[in-house]
Amino acid sequence: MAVKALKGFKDIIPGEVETWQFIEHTAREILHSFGCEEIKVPILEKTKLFKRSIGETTDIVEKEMYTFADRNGSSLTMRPEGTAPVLRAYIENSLHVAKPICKLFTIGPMFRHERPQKGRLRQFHQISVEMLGLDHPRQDAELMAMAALIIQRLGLTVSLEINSLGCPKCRPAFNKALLDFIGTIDDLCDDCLRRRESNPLRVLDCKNETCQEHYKDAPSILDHLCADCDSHFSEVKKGLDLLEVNYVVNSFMVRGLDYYTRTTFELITNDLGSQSAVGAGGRYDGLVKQLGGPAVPGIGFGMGMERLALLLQESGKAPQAKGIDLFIAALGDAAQERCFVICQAMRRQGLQVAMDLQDRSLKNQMKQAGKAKASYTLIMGEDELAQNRVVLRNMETREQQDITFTNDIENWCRELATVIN
RNA sequence: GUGGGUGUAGCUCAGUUGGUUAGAGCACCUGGUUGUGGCCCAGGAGGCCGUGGGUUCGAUCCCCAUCACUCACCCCA
Repeated sequence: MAVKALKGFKDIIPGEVETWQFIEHTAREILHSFGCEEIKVPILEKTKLFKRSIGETTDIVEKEMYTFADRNGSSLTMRPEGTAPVLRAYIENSLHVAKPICKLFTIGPMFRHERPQKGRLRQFHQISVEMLGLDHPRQDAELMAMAALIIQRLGLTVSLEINSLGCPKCRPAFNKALLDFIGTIDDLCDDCLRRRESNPLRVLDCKNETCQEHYKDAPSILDHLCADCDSHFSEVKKGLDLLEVNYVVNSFMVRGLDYYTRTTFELITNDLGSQSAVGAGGRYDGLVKQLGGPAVPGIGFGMGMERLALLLQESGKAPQAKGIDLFIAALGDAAQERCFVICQAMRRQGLQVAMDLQDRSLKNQMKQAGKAKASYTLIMGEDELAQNRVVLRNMETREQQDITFTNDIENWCRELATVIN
């Protein structure tokens, strides 16, 4: 029995990888246009980094992390999200000194030991963006506008839901009001009973219908924001309006990580089964300091690349593999030998070139050229070889022309390359 | 961690009320065209019918177990 990949770990094979390249390319372009700079950070970190940032009692930390002992016994964890490692790097390299306002992004794999399902893997990939050093509400609006623009540029449609979770000043009061309210309900579902203890905010997210019926009257976090948070949220909404970004306020939206403050948001689709969020994020004003860095505010988000790729594929908007520039069909050993050299010289000209090395029939080689979606095919058989010429066939128009061959291969190929381009 | 569904060719799937050589489409190879791709036609190759056990004269089919995949819950990008 051959060895197979781990559960929840997937290969991205030729034919699929073009979609991923399209996503990355598009995202990078837009991120750069907003002044975001790419950073590459390790996949392995000390476990305590994630415990401190994500929260000791979150599901991610409690039961989903790939955590194991290193050979020297220290506890390591494969990153379950991108924010903590990027902030760690930001602090460790004192990036705030040169850039008081620092916009960073990273693209790569994350790991969570969950049961795989549609749009959810154990190794999954995120575009993770962090904007540090500014708590201006327009920064929030700009960040969300940027996320929306990436989606839009990919040709996809999602809706933006926003909320504010308040700050350490106003959240306790809301927590109490919420707990008091929940106390008045006597038929909570089992999940909500559990959530009441672990993270009361989450009950609002329950999918149970009878629970949702109760929560219609639940106190809203938005009614309990302190003056500062309230005005911040208003300014965020105004910023989105100014940039003409559509959104809906969803006061029930809660995030799974403990570090969020004030603005949170999700990019939602209905086309992915139960995994409706293709991107999500929020503000985390206390996090950098909590991780031992300067007291700078921050806001960020993660986008799930698997989910973007699925949406592109299912909507037929995934890019196709593009064809090569030239296929070389040579017949007979002498022509094969000459073409072997031409092939390499054409590649030096920067073209994508393929040739058959198995001396197959012309018919077969033409078939290969067709399959490779070659723009042109260069044909050299015994006749052409003897007469010092080649046949160049335009595969789309089927027009063929004779081209005289000269022994100055480098120059000859340069000429040929201009014909092809 | 919990529940449902599905395992037959590289892929997507038929099928056998339990019976001798298990099928199709796509993809692949060869030929029809002694040197010209896509369309068409013909042929070919490719299967321990997920694995182990049970029932039976006989199991790909029925039963049990197991593994894998998948969808959903939980949670989350």
